[in-house]
Amino acid sequence: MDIQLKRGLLDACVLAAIKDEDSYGYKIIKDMKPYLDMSESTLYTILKRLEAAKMLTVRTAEHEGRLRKYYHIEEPGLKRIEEFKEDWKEIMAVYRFITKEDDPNE
Amino acid sequence: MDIQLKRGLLDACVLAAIKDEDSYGYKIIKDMKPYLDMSESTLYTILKRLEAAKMLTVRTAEHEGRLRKYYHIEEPGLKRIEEFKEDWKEIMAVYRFITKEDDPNE
DNA sequence: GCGTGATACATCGTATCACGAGGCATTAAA
DNA sequence: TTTAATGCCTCGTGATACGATGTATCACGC
Repeated sequence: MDIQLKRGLLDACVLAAIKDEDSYGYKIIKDMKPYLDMSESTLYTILKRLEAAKMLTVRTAEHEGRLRKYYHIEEPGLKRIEEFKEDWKEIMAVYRFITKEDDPNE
Repeated sequence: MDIQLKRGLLDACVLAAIKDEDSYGYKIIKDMKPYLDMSESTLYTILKRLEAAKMLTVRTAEHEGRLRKYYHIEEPGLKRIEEFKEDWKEIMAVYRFITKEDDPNE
């Protein structure tokens, strides 16, 4: 799959993965795997970025002797997902331009 | 609009713009404008890249005293558009993961 | 004749960012 | 005791979109 095509989905995808329930890095990757293959280094980079942007908060917890960092989505993160949905309308318009397919709804 | 989201569309979009008829830089930008705002520097970078990848060929012509470089799509370019369409199926699966929308077809 | 905007091309430097390669530690299975 | 799974992290590199900037022609208004 074209890397460039994935780029725009990554942030929103990570946020979606923790939207309904707090999760941690290792699990997020496994949950996304069927849809999107993301390397660990990429995920942790993104998690740092989203934290810096206040879109999520982190809580460290011990689980069976191993460290886990649980990520919790915050208001700006939810807003980010909504913005993604808005942007998607424009993306679909571009998609139609590329594929020359007509949209009966517009 | 999120820049990252646009990235994967750029190459395919430029190829689509010259698919039916040879075109030149300035016109390509104007044609895409309603769908996608691309800066000139970005376009010329992309055209160079696509040329290097043999996806298109260039022909220089003079038009009313001004230079014009017409771009013509080649077989690999057409193939690239088809690959884009294939990739899009995966992209839509990711989109559904993000928006939690169910697809009745799968 | 002179400025301005449209037409048309190009280059360079910068910032962003995904990812591979590596590293560290624990637990369980082989 | 080696391997795989779990769980985290950093660093360097390459790709790349874009703003800034530059060059040149033509048409138009003043």
